[in-house]
Amino acid sequence: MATLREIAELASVSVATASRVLNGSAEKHPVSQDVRASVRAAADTLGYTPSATAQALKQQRSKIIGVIASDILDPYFAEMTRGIEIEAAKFGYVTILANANRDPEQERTKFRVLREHQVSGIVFCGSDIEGSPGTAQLAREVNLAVRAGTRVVALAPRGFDSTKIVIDNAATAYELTQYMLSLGHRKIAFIGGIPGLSAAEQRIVGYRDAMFEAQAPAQVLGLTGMSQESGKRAAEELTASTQLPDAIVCTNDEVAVGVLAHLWTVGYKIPEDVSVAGIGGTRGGAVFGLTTMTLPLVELGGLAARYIATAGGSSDVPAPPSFGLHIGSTSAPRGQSD
Amino acid sequence: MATLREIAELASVSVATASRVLNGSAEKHPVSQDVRASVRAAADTLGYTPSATAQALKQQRSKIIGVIASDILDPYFAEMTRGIEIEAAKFGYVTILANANRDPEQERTKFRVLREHQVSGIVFCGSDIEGSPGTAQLAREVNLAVRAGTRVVALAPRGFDSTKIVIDNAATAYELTQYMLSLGHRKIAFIGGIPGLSAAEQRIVGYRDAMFEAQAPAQVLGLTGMSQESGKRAAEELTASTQLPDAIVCTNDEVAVGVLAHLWTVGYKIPEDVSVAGIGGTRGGAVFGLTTMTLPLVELGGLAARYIATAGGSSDVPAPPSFGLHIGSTSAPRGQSD
DNA sequence: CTAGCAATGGATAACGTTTTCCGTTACGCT
DNA sequence: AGCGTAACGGAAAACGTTATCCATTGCTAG
Repeated sequence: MATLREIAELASVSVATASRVLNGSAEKHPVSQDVRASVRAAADTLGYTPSATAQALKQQRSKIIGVIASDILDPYFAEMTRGIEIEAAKFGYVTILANANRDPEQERTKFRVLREHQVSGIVFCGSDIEGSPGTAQLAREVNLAVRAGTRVVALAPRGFDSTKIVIDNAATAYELTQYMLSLGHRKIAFIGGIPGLSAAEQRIVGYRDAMFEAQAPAQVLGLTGMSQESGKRAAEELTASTQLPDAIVCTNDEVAVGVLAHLWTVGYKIPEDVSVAGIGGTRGGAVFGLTTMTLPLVELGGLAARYIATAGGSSDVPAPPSFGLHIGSTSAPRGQSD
Repeated sequence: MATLREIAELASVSVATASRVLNGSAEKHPVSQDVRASVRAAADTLGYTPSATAQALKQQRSKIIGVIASDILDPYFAEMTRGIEIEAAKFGYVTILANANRDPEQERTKFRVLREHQVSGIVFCGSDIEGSPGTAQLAREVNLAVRAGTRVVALAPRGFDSTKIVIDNAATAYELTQYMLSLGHRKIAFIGGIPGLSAAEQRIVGYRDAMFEAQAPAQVLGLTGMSQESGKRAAEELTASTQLPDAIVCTNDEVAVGVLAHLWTVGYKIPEDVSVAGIGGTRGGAVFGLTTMTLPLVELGGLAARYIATAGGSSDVPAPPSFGLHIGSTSAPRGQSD
């Protein structure tokens, strides 16, 4: 690893000049063409790689964005982190990924580690799990950090004082349910969620609202998880009961895929026997023609990254882009026309 | 961010002592109990957070592991990166995640950026795409870095001189195909792959070998991709032809799920009409009861992380753990007993 | 003719650590 | 008594950058 000093020596200029040529500030402080050329030549022959570490130390900010994801294996969060990474790269930033495994305790330790690395900002992908012991503690720590100047942005409803970029979770479920109702379904069940997980709870609220307005009987199943497995289990429960609903709205695509998997293996036809829908619009549901509420996950991640990279330059808190319905295979209730 | 100097001042000791107390080397150079206590107290009241940046600069190595993943949305790589992160955390390391989007060009730029950040080592998740213009260039650059002392480990067959931790891809497909043959299937098709992607090509080799030995007719479809969508497309092609094979072996679980999705929507019964198997053992196939060759992805990632974190301390190049068959829903060919 | 300014380059002090090199003591041996 | 040595503590030099001051030159405006 050649250093700036070696370059300077070879080009017989000062390190200051070498720095100016190689790392940007040549406009603020002009350097003649000749010198530039010789410095660049020296850098080339020595194979200079700037030390991001030293730069970070000097400038008191590394070009690193810390990301704390609830569950990196969930396509929902994977998409978000991808969005963050792509946008971050455009600004010359890099992302440190920390997986919290849906555990507030881990979020806290990762948060601390990220701060040690002097990251420019920290993005939380995933919302609160209320009631969990670590949650309050985490909130306290984050608030302290925010007040101390650390840039934090949450990509989900969060109980701390950071910038938040959130879509209206209740609305997603509300609209999706309304769509199902508009097809003529009355018996619509809702599946999925984790107790205390605000995003999931909001979706249930949206579902209930839509059902209430339509004077249709609400049936909420679960709070048993957000995974494919949990969806499958819930579906088993559902098929064990006397009669299947006309349609099933799931808290996310993962759960929906799990539901699909069970119904399929049991022998039901989708969507003839029952319509299934998810929320998220992740790649996971694509091949199944899943009806889903498409969320701008990549864009959301991108906004967070941009917010941190530009130090909130342009608009202070960006407005989240909106979501849209992706209509896959759904059908009207049995007996009606498709 | 309180610094060591402030702590030292408050505790009225030297920074050297503060450093010794707070960051480890108290065994090498003893510090009395009293002083330790007062330093720790000072650190507590001031809320000291060590600057990983400064430490990295001083010690010439950051406790960061760089990860370059081919495609972070593919559960295969997601599992690996998760394994890396978990193990890295145990050693106090953190991982910088860079997504290459299956593009050698991007791998190269990310590799460079990672090096700028003085990472302790770099892990490549994903194998070569031969013939691609960037590949040779990347190899040259990586080899140079390796020779210069950068720790690089590849979690897949790679055309450069790094440490490699690879499972025998051909063997996975070979054993899986043999299993299918052992069930009595003769017409077994193979689906999936990307031209030039060595891991995928190895699997085809394994499949062909097994079929050849059994004197069964091989039918390889695709080299059209590794995604669910590509699996679906290939399955469409398959169902369009006159007759379906008895079984389908897919290059990975993603493709298998895509195949499943198509066969299902078209109305086939799995595994009664046709058996489908994948390779990877990722969570994606779990709810579908997919038969798959389970690969120790998390462990593989862990090994890579440990190798870098311990600077190859114990065993120089760890041997990869082996894989195993996960039997989901498969059946004997039609007409035979299950 | 000279003050003043743009253009160009260099010295050097940080940034927050770690670590090597030196003092002190105090103690156990010969 | 003399001395090696362990236990402790501090001073200060790095690590590779960037940024702030200065110094020099060559102009142009007054």
